[in-house]
Amino acid sequence: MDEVSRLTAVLRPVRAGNAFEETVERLLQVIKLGLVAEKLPPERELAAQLGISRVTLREAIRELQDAGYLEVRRGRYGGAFLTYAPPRPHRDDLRRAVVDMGTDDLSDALTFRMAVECGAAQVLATAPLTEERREALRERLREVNAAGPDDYRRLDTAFHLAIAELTGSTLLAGTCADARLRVADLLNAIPVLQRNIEHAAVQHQAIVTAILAGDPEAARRAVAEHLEGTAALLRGFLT
Amino acid sequence: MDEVSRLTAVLRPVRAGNAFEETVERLLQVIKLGLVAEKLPPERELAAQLGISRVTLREAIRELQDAGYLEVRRGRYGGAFLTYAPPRPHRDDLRRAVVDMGTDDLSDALTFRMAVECGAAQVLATAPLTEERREALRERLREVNAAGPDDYRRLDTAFHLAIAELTGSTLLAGTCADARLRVADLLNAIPVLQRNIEHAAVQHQAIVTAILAGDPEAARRAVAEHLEGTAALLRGFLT
DNA sequence: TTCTATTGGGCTAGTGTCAGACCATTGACG
DNA sequence: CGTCAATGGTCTGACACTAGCCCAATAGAA
Repeated sequence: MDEVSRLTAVLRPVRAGNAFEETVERLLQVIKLGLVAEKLPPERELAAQLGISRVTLREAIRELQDAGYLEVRRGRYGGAFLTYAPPRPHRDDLRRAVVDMGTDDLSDALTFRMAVECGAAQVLATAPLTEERREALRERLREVNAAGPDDYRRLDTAFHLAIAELTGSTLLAGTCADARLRVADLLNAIPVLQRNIEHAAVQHQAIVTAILAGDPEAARRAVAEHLEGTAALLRGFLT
Repeated sequence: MDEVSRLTAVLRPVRAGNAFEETVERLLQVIKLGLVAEKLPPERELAAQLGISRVTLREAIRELQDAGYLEVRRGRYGGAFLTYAPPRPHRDDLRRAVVDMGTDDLSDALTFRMAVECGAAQVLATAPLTEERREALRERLREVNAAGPDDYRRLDTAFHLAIAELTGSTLLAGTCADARLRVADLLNAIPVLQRNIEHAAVQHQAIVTAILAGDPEAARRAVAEHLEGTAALLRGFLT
């Protein structure tokens, strides 16, 4: 590997796009993942969290409003309300989503997610956990297991992100969220079958058990197996 | 975990700072890690790679020039030449570096690095590798082992980044580079002792062996042990 | 010596983004 | 029924950033 090759990873763009585009992307993913239930936080608050000005945020919200994801109401108790219900996946949606993303990007995103989520689980299993955190993890697991078909995706995401967040590393949590967001469209296009939910439940249990037992090897393996399921399914569309 | 808590990871700032600051930071880290040997790429090329305008890049270079890291020469065969030699770490440099960074940030960065580098190694061990890539990995290992005290840090970094890059995931490579950059100052402040180099060499060998053998468990464990060494040392300063 | 390709140096017009202030609307509550 | 606090809507002046262009310097080649 020559010097040039070593530099490609570190001399990459310092910013992905302009603030407006990035904001639209982020909000869209938050909405599609169902991480926000009813309405977005007030503009002033949200702009502060995203580190952008209200003007830019408003442009992004306007875009999403035009696209039919949001309905904005004025006055007290107003706000940007969600008018988006995740569509029932149709037969060809998945193939289309995969094609839209592109072979290289998909492969990249799946590899990224595998590495980051396995790493998070391993770290969490290594760290000493307070009873409070152990209980939080169990609680997330219970919620996924109790989820109906409509809530499943949302709570599954919450479960996986919780693993990263419980490590206490903001960087790691953000990276896991990012990895998950990159495959959000694809996951949404996969039909949620009862059989899959049951299979996932077993794997989720294995992950939690390994983490609570403080066994990083088992935690890593359990997450890898779990993610490999959907990864293999998606890779199947890469002809 | 309530809705607010779930959102903190995903509703984080869309950009870290302004383009100028981020560029200075990036270039500084590239320089300190010794990833660029003699001079930076031409301004036009570098600006394109970093996704910024030449004006902004030039401001950043100017800053580094004033700080004594670069010497800029005009004309053909000119450019921004490095005038920086990593200082011999002094007794209190490490303590100061740790204090400068702050307890929470250090802990965050170490956790982050542990997760992504272990994840990368695991993924690489799982993937089928061409002979070319296997050889590239061996070559990086040979280079570290052959390094003198002055080159050691640089080639050690190159070795670790190579693991991520060989996975073929741009996202993962970038994230590992980022993780490494965050602890660069600290690593530079640790004296390079012959004993440590020998110990690291054994661990590096174990990592490569596990990856080439296609054993993700062993790869993960080897990287974890390796990183835990410096992590424990640094955490020791967190009184 | 003269020429020339490559590189940094500098300028300008236009667009993106920001902070902060003020206005308009709304629904709950007294 | 009026008040008021919370929220979206709008404006302005300032600064950051960009693309593109041309100039200036330099070292090697002819």
